[in-house]
Amino acid sequence: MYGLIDCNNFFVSCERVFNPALNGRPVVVLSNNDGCVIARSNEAKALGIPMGCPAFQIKEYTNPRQVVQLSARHIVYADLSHRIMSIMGCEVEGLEVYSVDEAFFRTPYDDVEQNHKFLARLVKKVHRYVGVPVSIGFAPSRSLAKIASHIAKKDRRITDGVYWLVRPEAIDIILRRTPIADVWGIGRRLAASLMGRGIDTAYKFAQMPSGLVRALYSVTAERTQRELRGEDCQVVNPVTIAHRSLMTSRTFGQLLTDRREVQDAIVHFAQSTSRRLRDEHQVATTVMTYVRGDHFREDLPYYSNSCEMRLHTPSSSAMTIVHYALVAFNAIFREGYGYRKAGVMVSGLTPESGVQLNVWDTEDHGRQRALMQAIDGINQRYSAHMVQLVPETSQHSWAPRQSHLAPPSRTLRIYTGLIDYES
DNA sequence: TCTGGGGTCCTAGGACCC
DNA sequence: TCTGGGGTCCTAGGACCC
Repeated sequence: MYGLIDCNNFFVSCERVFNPALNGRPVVVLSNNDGCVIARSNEAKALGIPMGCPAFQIKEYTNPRQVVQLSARHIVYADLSHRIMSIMGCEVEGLEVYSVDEAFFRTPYDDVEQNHKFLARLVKKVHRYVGVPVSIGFAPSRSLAKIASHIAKKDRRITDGVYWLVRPEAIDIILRRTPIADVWGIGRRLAASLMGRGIDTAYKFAQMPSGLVRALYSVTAERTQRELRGEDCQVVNPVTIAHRSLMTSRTFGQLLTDRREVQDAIVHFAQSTSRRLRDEHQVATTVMTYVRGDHFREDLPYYSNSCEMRLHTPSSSAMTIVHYALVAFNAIFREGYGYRKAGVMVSGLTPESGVQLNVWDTEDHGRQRALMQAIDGINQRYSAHMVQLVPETSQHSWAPRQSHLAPPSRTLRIYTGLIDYES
């Protein structure tokens, strides 16, 4: 059987770890640029503030001053996530970290009651060690475990944070109550189409002839259907498996028209992407740069474009990635437009150990690698920006707004040790 | 005034091959 | 007038996820 551990209101819960005064209050965490709501406390949910709500629309639901709004601190969330996943990794087999706040795993026992007891203890342990409340669901398939974990989270009668869906009769009852749009893998498009056919619950979807689902939609939809029937066939690509592509992109804090300012952002994104590539010991075969105007400004001409460059030899060197990102940038940048967002993506990733050198390639890859290692070492030891290969201007005119940052928590003593977030 | 970022997989269609 | 069949690979775009 599969279990799913899911952190409750994760980003808000993380903020509460550092500031218990937030407990019991409506709290939302805002995306980059303080743009949209990306996490809500139960109190904020009760006020009707929807997920993804633009921050300036909060006033449509309640007096915005009643709501604590916080700029996201993803480094902090990643750290707490790592702690939770480490605990889980020690306790269960086959942990598949699916996202920053979720992981699937194999339940340790055949017996349902034994699993339940074990997992309830685990929920308590994670809360005690990390301070983040979690819920666990378990079932014969991942999709059903997902539904079970939602119930564990939402139903207040479930006090130990664990819910299981195992008996066929119980699964039927729950699926009849599950709206089709709530099923994992059924998005807006598919839900609308299914509703049009009168399929409005997970149960009705599970009862459809498989051939029909396959013919009307896709193999993905068919897999989802089989999962609801308790068959294990969802292909999960846990983040522990190497990435196939990496991207760094930002919406700028303001509209930029100056070429140098946008270019500065591109250099920054390319360096950051190459750094992540090296952290993963992977190399890229293509580098893509894209730029975009502001599609909310109907009074301005809109322009967006992207350009992909193929590398002679796969690389993770900042010099190479920045170089190609800039070549691509120069190919797509147009004067006379305003730019609101840009990004650099690398793809065609392969392990760095297997790189084949191109005969025509004259670059000295050995020396580049040694240089990058030295720079990464210094930056790791001192500060992330101690040594930079390509100078960036000191004013990041593209920098996103973050006006609701919580005060830095100097140190936090937690059961397992000391975290220092100052850097 | 203000609207995120980072991923994966699937499919259709074109290019190309024999 | 006649103008096959089948396969692979690549890419762009769509749908979905958190």
